[in-house]
Amino acid sequence: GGGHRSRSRSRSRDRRRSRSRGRQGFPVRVKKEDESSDGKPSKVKVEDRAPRSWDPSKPLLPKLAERQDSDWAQLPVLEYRKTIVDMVKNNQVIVLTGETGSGKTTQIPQYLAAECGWTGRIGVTQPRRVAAVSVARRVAEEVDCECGEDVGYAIRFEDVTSPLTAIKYLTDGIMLRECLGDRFMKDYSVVMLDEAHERSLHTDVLFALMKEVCKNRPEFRLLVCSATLNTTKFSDYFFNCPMIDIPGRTFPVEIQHIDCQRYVDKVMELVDHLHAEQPPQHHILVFLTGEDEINRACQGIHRRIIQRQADGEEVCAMRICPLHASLPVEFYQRVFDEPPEGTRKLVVATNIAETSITVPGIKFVIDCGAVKQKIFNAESGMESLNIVPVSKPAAKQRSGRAGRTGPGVCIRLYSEKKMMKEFPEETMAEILRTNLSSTILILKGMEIDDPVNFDYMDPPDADKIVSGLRMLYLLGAIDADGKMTKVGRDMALFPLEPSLSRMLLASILHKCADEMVTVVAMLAVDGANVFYRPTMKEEQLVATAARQRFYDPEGDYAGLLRLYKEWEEAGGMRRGLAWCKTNYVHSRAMCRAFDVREQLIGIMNRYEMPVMQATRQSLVGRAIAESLFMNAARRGGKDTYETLSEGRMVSIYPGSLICPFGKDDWAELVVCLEMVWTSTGQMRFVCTANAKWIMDLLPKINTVDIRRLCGDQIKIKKKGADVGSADQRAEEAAQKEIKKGDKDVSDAKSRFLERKRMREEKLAQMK
DNA sequence: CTCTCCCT
Repeated sequence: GGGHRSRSRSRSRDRRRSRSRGRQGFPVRVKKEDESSDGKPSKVKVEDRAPRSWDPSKPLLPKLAERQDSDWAQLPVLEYRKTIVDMVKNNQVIVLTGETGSGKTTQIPQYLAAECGWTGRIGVTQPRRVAAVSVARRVAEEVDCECGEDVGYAIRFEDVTSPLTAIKYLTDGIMLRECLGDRFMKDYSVVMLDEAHERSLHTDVLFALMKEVCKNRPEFRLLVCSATLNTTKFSDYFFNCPMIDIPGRTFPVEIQHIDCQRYVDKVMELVDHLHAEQPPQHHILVFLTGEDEINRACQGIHRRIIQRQADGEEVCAMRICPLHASLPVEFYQRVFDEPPEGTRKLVVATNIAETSITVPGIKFVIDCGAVKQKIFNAESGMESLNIVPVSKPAAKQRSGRAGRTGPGVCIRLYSEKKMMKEFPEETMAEILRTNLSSTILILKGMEIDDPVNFDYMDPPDADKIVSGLRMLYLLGAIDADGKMTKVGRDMALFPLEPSLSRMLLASILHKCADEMVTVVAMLAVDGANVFYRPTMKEEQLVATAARQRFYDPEGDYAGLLRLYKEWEEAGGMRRGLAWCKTNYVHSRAMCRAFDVREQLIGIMNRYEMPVMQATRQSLVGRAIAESLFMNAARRGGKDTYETLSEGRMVSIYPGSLICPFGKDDWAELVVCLEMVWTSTGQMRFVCTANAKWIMDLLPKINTVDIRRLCGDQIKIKKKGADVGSADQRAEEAAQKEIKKGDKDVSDAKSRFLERKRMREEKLAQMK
């Protein structure tokens, strides 16, 4: 799929969800029938139409049953229509493999709706929001209905479905949340898990949940769709189900391998060469691993073209488009637009162009063969970003991008031998690489208590599961025996990481939820990255100065709060764009934070959790410190810290907004949201803590009994935390804080505030 | 002295 991220059209979805709770104490989504599905008045009023009388003897969408063969979209999959329908009728699960362009995602649900009588919907999951929306719109057009009637979609913030909806496209994350309300998915007769080969975290969890549904509902049907390769693995996992392969419709791509050491340099050389030799309508797409490489390549290529022009050569114009997720939205459009006659388009992208964004008119693909991958290390509790070889299917996917509109060429910057030997056969499933606390909490929410013996297609390492359980225990979501607590149940209500849910709940007790919900919303949209870094060196200085206005010794939360408030005062959702530009802040991130904030407040209102404004800001800091005490660290050297739990040396993430009160006057004790391993351990989202706030909580770190947490399900080789030391380190930190004296700190604080006031006055005078 | 990419 391709296209743009669409802005959400409605932000009040939560209001119309039912207040009732399901059996397990979780919300059941019930939409009132008198309301349109997308928040706007729909052209066909739902109440004017007879409610669907689900009749197993009649097709799900009778109007499709009248279609002639020539009425169907002429795609490769059409040839298999009867075969597929028969297979689904006769088998509970089938695995479908099909390359891009086969039409399986759009056509198969229609085939089933035309011929099969069922009592529930057909649900089709997608790993990406844009794909769910664009596919649903296209299918609605083919079915000749308004999107939200016979065909609809559901993504976060946008539920464009009605009780009539027979074919529903949804993100895998939404499907997982729906499972939390009803484990047996009784709303659906058929579920199709699309893009299964991508092995996204949510799809992997759904694999196991859908197997359970199959065992409990004989009439239920499951389709698992994957690009080719490794399909027997899917079939083996799904009860040895039958498989079918559908050919795609793409153009041939010629593959060339060039072995090289420094691929960024090679990219510059190759693009320069192609640009001189090839006609300008042959556009080029380059895959690199990150922003740095992309900027370097773009600048190098630009220099070479200038050089050729200076040498008096006749070279055509080139439009150079860097493409990665942290670019502001305006840049994306340049990627889709066809440049003027005689101008070549060059797109230098991360793997965002592998699946999420389809660039039209590409003749040449240059693939560096590497990708940045986030890996969670359970032993250190840190995650890191590593550059690793792409998988063989991913390399194929990249080369395929050259054959969308005509025959193409893919130049791979690695030898064939290296590919065969070093590239993995499949992309490592996300569930094997990620922090599992969130997943385990969802499972516990479904009364699946044993995350160790869960039916994973690829079981994660035991130490990762243990690490997730330990985190949940320290957050108070589960008790010492691994049973979900009241706090855990409340945490699972929020579409957030467990640590963020915990902060929100803590803020309710400290009567500062109005502030915390802003902080949490900012963090939920990649809070560390709301600032935009320009490419040009001089501009970077301006950007840094703009960011410094939000520095605050209390911690990142205080800076983020000021940032959000300023944005709102500057016009927020509707008129905040100019403010974002001058402050080098991502407008996209801010708007998303607004949406998340609204959604969270909606949930809190529904469960009658008081959203109060803090009488003083430090209450927010206290709620954060109490939630994240397991990530506390005391000051070690000048600006280094030592974790209380394990005595590990860490530093503050350079993009943090925390700052010392005075020169060198760094906080003695801090907590952070997460630790990231780069060249050193780094704390992200840092908050100043008072030793008194967390003293009583710290001993809990040493009470973790892994065997009990797992319900004796696991053989543990890992030793517990260094017993006793956490308390001792905390005690020392507290002593140091006391010795330093409250007076010194408060003096420094008032000096800081005075300086800040002066700066702001000066700024106000300038305006 | 830092930022692959998705998603509730």
